Amino acid sequence: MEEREMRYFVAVAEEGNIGRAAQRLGIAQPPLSRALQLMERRLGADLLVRTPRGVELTTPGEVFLRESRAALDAVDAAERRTRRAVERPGAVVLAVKAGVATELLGRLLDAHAATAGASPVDLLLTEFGDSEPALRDGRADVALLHLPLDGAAGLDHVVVGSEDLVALLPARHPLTAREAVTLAEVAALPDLPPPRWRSPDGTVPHGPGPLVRDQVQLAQLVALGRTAAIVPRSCARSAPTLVDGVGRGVGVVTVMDAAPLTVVLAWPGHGTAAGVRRLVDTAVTVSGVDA
Amino acid sequence: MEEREMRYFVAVAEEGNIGRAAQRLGIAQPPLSRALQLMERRLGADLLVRTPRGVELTTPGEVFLRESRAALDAVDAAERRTRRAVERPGAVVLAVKAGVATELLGRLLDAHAATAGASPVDLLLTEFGDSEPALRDGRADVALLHLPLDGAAGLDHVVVGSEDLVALLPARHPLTAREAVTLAEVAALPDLPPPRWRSPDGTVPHGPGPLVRDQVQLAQLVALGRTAAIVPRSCARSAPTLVDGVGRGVGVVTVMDAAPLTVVLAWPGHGTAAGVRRLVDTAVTVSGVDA
DNA sequence: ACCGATTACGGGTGCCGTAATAATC
DNA sequence: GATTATTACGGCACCCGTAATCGGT
Repeated sequence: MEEREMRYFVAVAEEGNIGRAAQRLGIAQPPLSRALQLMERRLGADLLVRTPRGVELTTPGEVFLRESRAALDAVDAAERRTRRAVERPGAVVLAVKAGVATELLGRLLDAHAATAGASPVDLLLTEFGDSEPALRDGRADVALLHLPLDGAAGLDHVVVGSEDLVALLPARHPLTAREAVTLAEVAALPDLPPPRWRSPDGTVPHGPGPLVRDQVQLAQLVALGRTAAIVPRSCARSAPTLVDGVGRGVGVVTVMDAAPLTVVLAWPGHGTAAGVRRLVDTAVTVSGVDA
Repeated sequence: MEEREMRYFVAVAEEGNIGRAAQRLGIAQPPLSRALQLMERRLGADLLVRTPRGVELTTPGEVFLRESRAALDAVDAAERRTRRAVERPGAVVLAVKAGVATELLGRLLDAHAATAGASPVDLLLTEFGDSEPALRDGRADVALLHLPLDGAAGLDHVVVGSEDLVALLPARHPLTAREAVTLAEVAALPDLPPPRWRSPDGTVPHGPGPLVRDQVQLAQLVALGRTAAIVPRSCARSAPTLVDGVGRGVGVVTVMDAAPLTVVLAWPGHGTAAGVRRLVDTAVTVSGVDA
């Protein structure tokens, strides 16, 4: 089972159709079809069931898809991290979702910079759910994330802080006059349905709310009275200023009954580089908490 | 950077010598030498420094070695887990170091077997430090391990119990008359130096103690008055019976000042199969503790 | 009859092995 | 001079693409 075959299989599994997968891979169907058959013959079992409409995964196929993705990420990570070691020796890439835990991040970076022999830290600003994948495929070495980690992540982490949740509401909405609101109150606003985010796997949930890609869109939609959202407080801080020019505003109200989010510094556990270790050590001393 | 090249590079890094690596890989030196050069040209940096005696790693080379090992493990894991999914559908392989946490393991397996629709659990008995590698390269899906995990493992885990440490001493040694001993007392026995285990990476620590491979050897060496060892209590239970035929005996004494070992059920975090989830859930309910 | 997948066949890339060369102790 | 790594060259395997065939709706 070699790398090329795994890339082929993942493409086929994702497209559900050999022809489209071949197109995506930039090859013709026949070699792809043959490669799949060869893999199945070697395994002695089918990975795909051929339907008139395309292909579907068997149970072993699902296992192979999951494992192949992990393996291909690891392969890509090897090349990326090596290239980075060449181009920026000793540097550590820290992935952060834009706007999250800003002050915490600032403290961490300051403390790290004050460390003797501190390695340079490059920031990778990721969109929505992309910090964890970045860690896995080697674009980043360490990341600031919220618990819980998506899907039993297999990442080592230390807790570095927590932050509570707030509701973003149109500025003139009655609830903005309140000191605090509950999750239920926000959810019970039929004319302000919750926004929908694109999942990491590309699917989008159904619902009446607007589809948003980033914080700016969200802030604008809130200001325009199209949605209300629950976000970490550090994200809310920038929201009102983002829409200054719109002429309307965003109200920020504390959510009283939501458990605070735990912020962690996470990294792929296998064989950790010295630079990451030092950054983690700094984070532990800064936060005063440990894993 | 493809899989074949990574295997080449790992072999060279481990052998420290292109010729020997080629031999181990079953190819001739020239293609290996060329493959390495090609990789270095693509990266635009040296991975190896050529010495008259062989080769040594550069800093990027060390990064690439670490990442390549992880990637190759993941690639191997993909094939192994898929094959297992074909040959034993639904089965979960649990890795255990022979003799560890026996009663805990028994309770876990019994409880799991009593679960409705329980998947079959195959046991993989590993030697010394091999449970974690087995998890990484796909020989196992889940493992019983002691904390701390070796080298920031990147494994998810739940705590399932703990066990204290005991000293194994020759049966007629004066200390065996005691109710309990301290670590310092056992370490201070010059004629009973601690045994040396082969590390997972193949190196062996220096010291006066005998080199042991497994529990049987250890028990025999203790019975013969050549060493004294600190082991988890569950390992000690079998030791006296292992050397029954030797004519001498092994004494087991509680170590009072050693922190109990935490026993965890661990699994590779990325994309966990349903069977593993169910086993973990069972473990959580059995132990009544969580991560 | 169309879409999707598979078999058949020819061409080319690229990897490997043997042999010869260079460099260092 | 022995060991180790590199260059030169020829052969072969493997993979791909085009074209034709099979199967189902």
